[in-house]
Amino acid sequence: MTILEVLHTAPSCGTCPIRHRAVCARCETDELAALDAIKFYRSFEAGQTLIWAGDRMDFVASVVSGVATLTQVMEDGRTQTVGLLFPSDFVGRPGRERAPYNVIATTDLLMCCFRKKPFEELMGRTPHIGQRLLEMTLDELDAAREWMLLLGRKTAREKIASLLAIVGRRDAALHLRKPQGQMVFDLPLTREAMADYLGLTLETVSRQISALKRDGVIELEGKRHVTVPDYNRLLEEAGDDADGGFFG
Amino acid sequence: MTILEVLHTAPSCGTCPIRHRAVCARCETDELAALDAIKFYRSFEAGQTLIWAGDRMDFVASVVSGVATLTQVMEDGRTQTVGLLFPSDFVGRPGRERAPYNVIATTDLLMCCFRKKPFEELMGRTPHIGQRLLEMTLDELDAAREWMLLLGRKTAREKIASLLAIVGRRDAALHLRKPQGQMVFDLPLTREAMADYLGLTLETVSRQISALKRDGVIELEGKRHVTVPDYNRLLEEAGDDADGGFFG
DNA sequence: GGGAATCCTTGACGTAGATCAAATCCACGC
DNA sequence: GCGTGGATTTGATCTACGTCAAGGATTCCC
Repeated sequence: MTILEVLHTAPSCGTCPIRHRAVCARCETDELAALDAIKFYRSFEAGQTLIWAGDRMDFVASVVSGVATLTQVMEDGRTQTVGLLFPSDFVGRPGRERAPYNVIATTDLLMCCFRKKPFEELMGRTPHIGQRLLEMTLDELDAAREWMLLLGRKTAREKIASLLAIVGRRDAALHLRKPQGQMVFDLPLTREAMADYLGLTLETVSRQISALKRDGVIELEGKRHVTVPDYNRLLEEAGDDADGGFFG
Repeated sequence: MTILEVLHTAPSCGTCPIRHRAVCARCETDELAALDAIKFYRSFEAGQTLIWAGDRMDFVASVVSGVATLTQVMEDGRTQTVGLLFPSDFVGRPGRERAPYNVIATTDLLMCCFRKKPFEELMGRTPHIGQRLLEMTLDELDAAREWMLLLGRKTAREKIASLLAIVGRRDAALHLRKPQGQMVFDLPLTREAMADYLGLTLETVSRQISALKRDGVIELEGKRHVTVPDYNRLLEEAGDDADGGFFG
């Protein structure tokens, strides 16, 4: 996907030249100019670790295109991914010195970064940036708690279905709607990265994907390209008592 | 524990008559008066459900004394606790209509509640309340992500040790320090509530507690009263590469 | 085209923790 | 003191998922 596509499809704020829903949905023109003055872009390749846990972070950033993970590693190597970052998602905590997690690009990735010090000053002058950050953080907290239910109580099959549903939903938001609850997308994660996010092994991930394919819940073309013929069926498999409200 | 003890030991803001770290650490006297005007207390018994997921919530609140859980339940009854609330913790999201989780008192509980509408208005006039809320939410997000590592990758024994370490740390903050890394506290949770928080069954919880006792990591008096002779040993069992920095 | 590096799939088998089923403990009311 | 009911412990067995191992598929580079 090109940057232009993101600019075209991401939720935008009208006047903002970079259109970060993250920070500028309610920005005035002069605030946008201030943001522009402290921003810079960085791009990364799939597989690259952008930030190591414990690193000093002198910027905050939002994802322009691509997907990244937030990952924790125990001393003995056990790995758990604690967050997925899609375009428009925000990384970094104002007021924090050091990164708490590894941030890893799982696809080619473009980030829009803001130097932390001036960003914090701008926050001080511009209350709605802080408000927006609070909203986003609360949303992330909800997502983390939903994932806790998945990690603690769902079966391997339900976990895979849940992940596919979420990736599809986030990805499809960037594309035109397909007819009749159908959904088509590319998995932005390797089997191993999926396993680390779901608290499984990559073998179990592979087996369950094969099973969902055998049962007609999904279709696969290659290893990454997924077609979901019936999104509601997928949600049932995910064990969500949730809405299913994506395709109304 | 009495309310007076909480008032005495909880982080306080000096001038605040109710001493909620949650909302008033930086409040001016007139702001405290405004908070006082919209607050009311509610008390609950152990086991009571304060709020059902989906209920309309017309207040936000902070815990004065006791412990509560935030719990998600799937259609088929599988249950996952996604948060533990100790004294000074905050519940409720400004700008949200309905509760996303069941809130259950696991001990007798006293809450200090603020009517939501006026609380939001006060937030609008008083930026540091929003800032404080952002900080607290970010802390909760960190805690949720640490718990994701636990749920996804830790063994049953490590899960139990982690829970004991956290409960001990929170509880001990309210009491005088014991000599030489020793720690004494009462578990505020039944075995079943522990299981729901750890993604285990109550039988496994019971077995692992017995094992930790047999191995001398903890001592038990009755079912609830725990003595940890060596906190660092407990942290090792928890598999945390963390500091261990509670008893410096 | 070949080989080699990744990534993925599939099979055989082992095990941590779940499930099912009794006890046992303990607080509380009478 | 005595029964009653919930909470907990413990044992026996089962199973979903992990572990180990052996191929495929795809891409990239020479």
